[in-house]
Amino acid sequence: MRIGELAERAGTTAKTLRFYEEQGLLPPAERTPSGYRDYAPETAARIDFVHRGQAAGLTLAQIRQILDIRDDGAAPCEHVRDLLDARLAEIEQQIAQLAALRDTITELRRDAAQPDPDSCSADQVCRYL
Amino acid sequence: MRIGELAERAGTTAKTLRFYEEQGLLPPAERTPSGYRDYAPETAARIDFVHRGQAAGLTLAQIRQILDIRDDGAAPCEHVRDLLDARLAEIEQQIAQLAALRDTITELRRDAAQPDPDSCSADQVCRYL
DNA sequence: CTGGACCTTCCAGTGCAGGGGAAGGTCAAG
DNA sequence: CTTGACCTTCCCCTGCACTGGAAGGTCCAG
Repeated sequence: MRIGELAERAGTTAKTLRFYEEQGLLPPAERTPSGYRDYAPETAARIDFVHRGQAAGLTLAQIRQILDIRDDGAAPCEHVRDLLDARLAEIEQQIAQLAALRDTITELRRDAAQPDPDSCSADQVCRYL
Repeated sequence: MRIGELAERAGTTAKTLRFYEEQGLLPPAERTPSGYRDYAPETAARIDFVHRGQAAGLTLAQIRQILDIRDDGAAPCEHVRDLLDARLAEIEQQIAQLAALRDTITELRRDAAQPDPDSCSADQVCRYL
């Protein structure tokens, strides 16, 4: 199977698949005599896994770690759990930061509800910020 | 005042101030005969404004818009309100997306709580993802 | 007059996940 | 035989806000 067909099957682009190979997410593809990449159908499952990892908020580098463990013949379950735990902690923190920012902006916005241009001195640029 | 002193007063670096000038956040600085940038003390207030804008989650490009309005002699209050509203909407959306991702990962993580390496087939890489 | 602290410009890189497009090779249909 | 679709490698670009470093100029104290 050539790269375009695999890309379509996996719901991505040829460009992205070459990028994945370069990043070590896909093993160097077999080549036809003329140099075209030639993929086994199972490769689609690997790309699906990459997509599932992305949907779980993992970076390509993290997904690659999992694939490397699998390619070594081991089960990556434990590492997957650690990554999910770490990602979860990050997300909680991001949510907390965004919530704090939301509160800050909400307050600023409330103060700015009744604009009074004259009370904004030029040297502080805008008194609502 | 030279760039290093201003940077220290404003709690940033000389490098960053040159970058701000390049990005149009600071007007081109006066120069001493030898070519050093020479700042009026009021410049610190402008940098403080940039910091307040960043604390409100605005991008430098957005902060620049506000400064440009102010530099045109107008009061940027209205534009500030619009920017805050837009930022607020973005943040709400980001929080919602992160919350959804958190739920997804929490579920994945729960399934992965009792790892069973043998049930992970190599072709799906990891059955928990 | 020398050393060190400061300044100048310019180029390049960071992280993330690709996308754009050039220049050229290959393959099957008409 | 040519056209068009597909493939190859290559390098640069995106957004965001800086940061690092090289090569050289300036200024002040000792």
